[in-house]
Amino acid sequence: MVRTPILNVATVRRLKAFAWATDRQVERLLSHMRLQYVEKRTVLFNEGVPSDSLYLLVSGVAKLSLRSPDDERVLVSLVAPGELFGITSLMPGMHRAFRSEAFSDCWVGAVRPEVFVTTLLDCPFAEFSAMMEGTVGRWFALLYRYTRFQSSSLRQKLALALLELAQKFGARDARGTLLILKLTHEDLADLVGASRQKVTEHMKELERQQVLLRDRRRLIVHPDRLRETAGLPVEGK
Amino acid sequence: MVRTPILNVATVRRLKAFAWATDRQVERLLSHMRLQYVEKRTVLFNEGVPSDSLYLLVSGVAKLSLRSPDDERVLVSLVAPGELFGITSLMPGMHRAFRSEAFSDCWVGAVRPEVFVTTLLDCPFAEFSAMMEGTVGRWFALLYRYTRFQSSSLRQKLALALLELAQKFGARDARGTLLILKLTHEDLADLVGASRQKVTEHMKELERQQVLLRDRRRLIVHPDRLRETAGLPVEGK
DNA sequence: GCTTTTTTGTCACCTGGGTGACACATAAAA
DNA sequence: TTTTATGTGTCACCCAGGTGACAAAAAAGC
Repeated sequence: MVRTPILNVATVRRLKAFAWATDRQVERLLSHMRLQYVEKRTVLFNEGVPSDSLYLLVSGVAKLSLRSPDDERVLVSLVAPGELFGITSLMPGMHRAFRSEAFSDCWVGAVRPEVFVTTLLDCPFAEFSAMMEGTVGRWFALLYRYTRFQSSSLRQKLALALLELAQKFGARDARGTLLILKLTHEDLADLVGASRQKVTEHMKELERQQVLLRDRRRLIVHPDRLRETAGLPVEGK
Repeated sequence: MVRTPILNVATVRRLKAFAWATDRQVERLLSHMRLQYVEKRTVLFNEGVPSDSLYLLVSGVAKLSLRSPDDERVLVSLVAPGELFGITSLMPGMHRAFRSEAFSDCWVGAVRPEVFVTTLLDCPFAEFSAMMEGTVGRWFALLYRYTRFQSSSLRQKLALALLELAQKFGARDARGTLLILKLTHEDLADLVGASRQKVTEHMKELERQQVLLRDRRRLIVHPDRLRETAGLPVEGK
């Protein structure tokens, strides 16, 4: 049978979690934490669902993963005891970026992000949350792109990179989305970690397939078609 | 000649920066911001140096990059006007993860992170900073690993992944660092985005080279030698 | 113990993408 | 305009790593 672990300040200290918080703060936080047992292979949350809880891994090993276009599983990270996970819940309205499941039998503590923030930091959740989004939100998006890169072909990586560029540097245009920067194939190659020559080949091919076109040295891309070649779900905006 | 741009609340709003902040807050922040012109190709900060400023890109395009073991440049991201960058300065004592340079001529605003936090969020910098580290610090480390993956061979990726695991799940042992989890080659393969077979081959090879050894189904790794095979600087602890 | 399932080790073969080389096009400099 | 530098397009060739297949070894069930 499974013994429920004791979760008190001493345990938290041993786990080296919340190292910066005072005993009093930790105590308050613990009083709001629901402890749950998660059996190996059980999914705690899936990618894409709204995120309303923040988790502390108390014991066992958790796993964060991602399903790639060709249905492979990318193992993004293994979570060790004492780590916080599910931090998308700290950003307003953000959905889970990864799936989380128990890699071994686990004990997990869950708190509402509002409680977490207001207990450990004395400032309103909404403000903190907006601040997080404004500062680290973009870095999170980067991580997301890189994890997707993992299981993609060069063509897909290019599409992914161009999509990101379109979001950042795109201007609406009669023919699609115009990228307002002069990029050489070499720049693109550095961005996706490939050779210049292959980038040239794939760019030509993408032009042929009408996914993008070139006006002088400016690119005009078609986001929906890029999505498709990148293997992302094409959202019917 | 270069015209100095006017940086006021209206400009900031147009850039869609600090969208969540009030006019009053933005005004105070701007009064502490030093505006500087950065010519194309100029390095604003290098990877590894202490980070004491937070930047707002006002105009132009900035570039974040990384030098890989074999001296290639990995282009991590292009920064668009309105974006904040140099956010390692928000975590205590953290050094720059990437190099930043002007991709085109830029105007950049710099603030001290303490001013940024205390102005936009009314809470002490030290607390906010500790909170950031405790929550997103690990995700930042992940991003760092993935950017390194970009230009690495499978062997290097494996070494990098095992190093991370050693940090999280390692226990000192007479023969090295013992990983306290049972990992199959397939798990490792998912972690580095490779096939199971090749992982088996490389693991055998790493055993032969005494970088790691196996006791039953537990791994014992030698961090320094892993560092070496990963192409990271071996720190003389 | 024995049986079944899961991992590991090792093939032979295929392919996506790296490399070097070089002609052509386009921009910038003079 | 001519010159020089910087990008682009396209080869032929090579290699790291993917794929499928199968036997041996370990674990897990029974």
